[in-house]
Amino acid sequence: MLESMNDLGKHTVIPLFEGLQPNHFENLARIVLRKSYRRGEIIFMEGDEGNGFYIVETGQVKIYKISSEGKEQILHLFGPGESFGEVSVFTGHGFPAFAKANVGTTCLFIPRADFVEMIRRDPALAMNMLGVMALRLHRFADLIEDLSLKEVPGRLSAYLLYLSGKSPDPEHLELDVSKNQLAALLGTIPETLSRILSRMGRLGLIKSEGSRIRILDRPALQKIADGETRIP
Amino acid sequence: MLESMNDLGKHTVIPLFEGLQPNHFENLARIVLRKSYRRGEIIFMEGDEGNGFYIVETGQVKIYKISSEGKEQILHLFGPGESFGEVSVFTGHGFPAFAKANVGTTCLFIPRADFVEMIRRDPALAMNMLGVMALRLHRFADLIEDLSLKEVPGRLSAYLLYLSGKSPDPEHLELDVSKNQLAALLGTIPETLSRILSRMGRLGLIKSEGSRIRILDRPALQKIADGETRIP
DNA sequence: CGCTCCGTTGAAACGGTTCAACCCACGTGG
DNA sequence: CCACGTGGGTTGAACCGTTTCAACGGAGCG
Repeated sequence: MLESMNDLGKHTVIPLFEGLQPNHFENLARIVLRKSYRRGEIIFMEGDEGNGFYIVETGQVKIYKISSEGKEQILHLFGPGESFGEVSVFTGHGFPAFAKANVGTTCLFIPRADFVEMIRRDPALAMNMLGVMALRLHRFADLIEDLSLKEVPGRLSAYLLYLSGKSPDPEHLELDVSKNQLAALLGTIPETLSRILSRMGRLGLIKSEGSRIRILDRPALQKIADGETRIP
Repeated sequence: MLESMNDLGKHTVIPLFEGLQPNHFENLARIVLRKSYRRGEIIFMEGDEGNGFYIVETGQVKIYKISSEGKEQILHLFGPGESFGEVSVFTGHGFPAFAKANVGTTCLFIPRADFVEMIRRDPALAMNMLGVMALRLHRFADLIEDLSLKEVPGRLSAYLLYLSGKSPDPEHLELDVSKNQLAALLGTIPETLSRILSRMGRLGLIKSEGSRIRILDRPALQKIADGETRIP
């Protein structure tokens, strides 16, 4: 396990552990556990006691809420190097949402007590943790803005531009989730998403080919995302 | 200023500083500044550089986002003892929302650099900060759930029950904000809120008398909040 | 082949917003 | 003292985006 932690530290960017000293990794290596999950497997449920948190090693994890009628709202999608479930380490309230492996996934699990002890000793680790949580709060604030202040075309445009920003080729996007999942991420349903995608295609803003999307008119998308234009 | 910090520490619960030692307060007292704001005055704008954060001493502060058409979504309402703007201390991204004094308000301002230095030295303070931010993330997750998974009657019911939970008399509530503000908090508009309040009144669930609301049928409200019942 | 899952399309229904009018309490100034 | 304007709150009718329900096509797979 020690080697794998070093591997992780060397090859994958883990914001939580950025800039830590080698001896930190040795300490971490002593306490982490590796867990693996099959596609669709639930990692934890809302309300479960949070006795530790996770770091994605490979695969993808979906954090989501679910209504009494079964509609789901995705809060986060996490990939390799990202951590989730940390919140519950510091609140006694249990996990605030569900976590599920979207594909076959392996995670590192860090038990609560050990980690709290590490953090208590080490201000640098605490600072990293504060940075990660601050960033997450920032994202939540943006998500709330999107969900409550924009209509679906606006949210979709914002998401496409966001994807474009972190894609190797900013014009050619590859959706990392199914369109059903994308709908849940945008707080809507597959039918609505489908309609809006085809509308945007008809207007020449994008070209949607399965899970690949080409961006044709970025300025127009930007205006829709900002709520300056409505979609005809 | 030193005395006021000690006052604050002794008489008001500040989650951020809970359980700290007297010498911490002495250090804090050396770096804080007191600022006051008139009713309606803006404390910071979205995007402003965050070179410090605030603790409400007296009054009430509203944290909110605003759409291009002017519709506002309230993210938080903070009263005495609560802190806001801490996120920006750890992200270089500026404030993620607006802050405005809802009434005449005084705040303590803690400059970024000094506080980071304090935290770096003191794991206990860092742990408190992590707890506060974790709690806030938890609340955000709930807010997102409310906004995207529940309809307005559900959100309103949840809010009324929440108020009931922290009211001296659980049956007789006093709204701490105007109904216009409450609408913004629930992610809707005053008209809709007014209609739903009167519907609930007609059904005998509540009795709304200006800013005072009596809860008559808590179980029914609970079912609406949970999405188990729809409102006729 | 028949099954399921995903995505798409159409028509009807719904919840919420928009727009407009109105009431009432309150403060101001003639 | 009353006329007047103002802001918060309420109500009604039309409108709009989204969801719902239903049906269908295609891809993948036993």
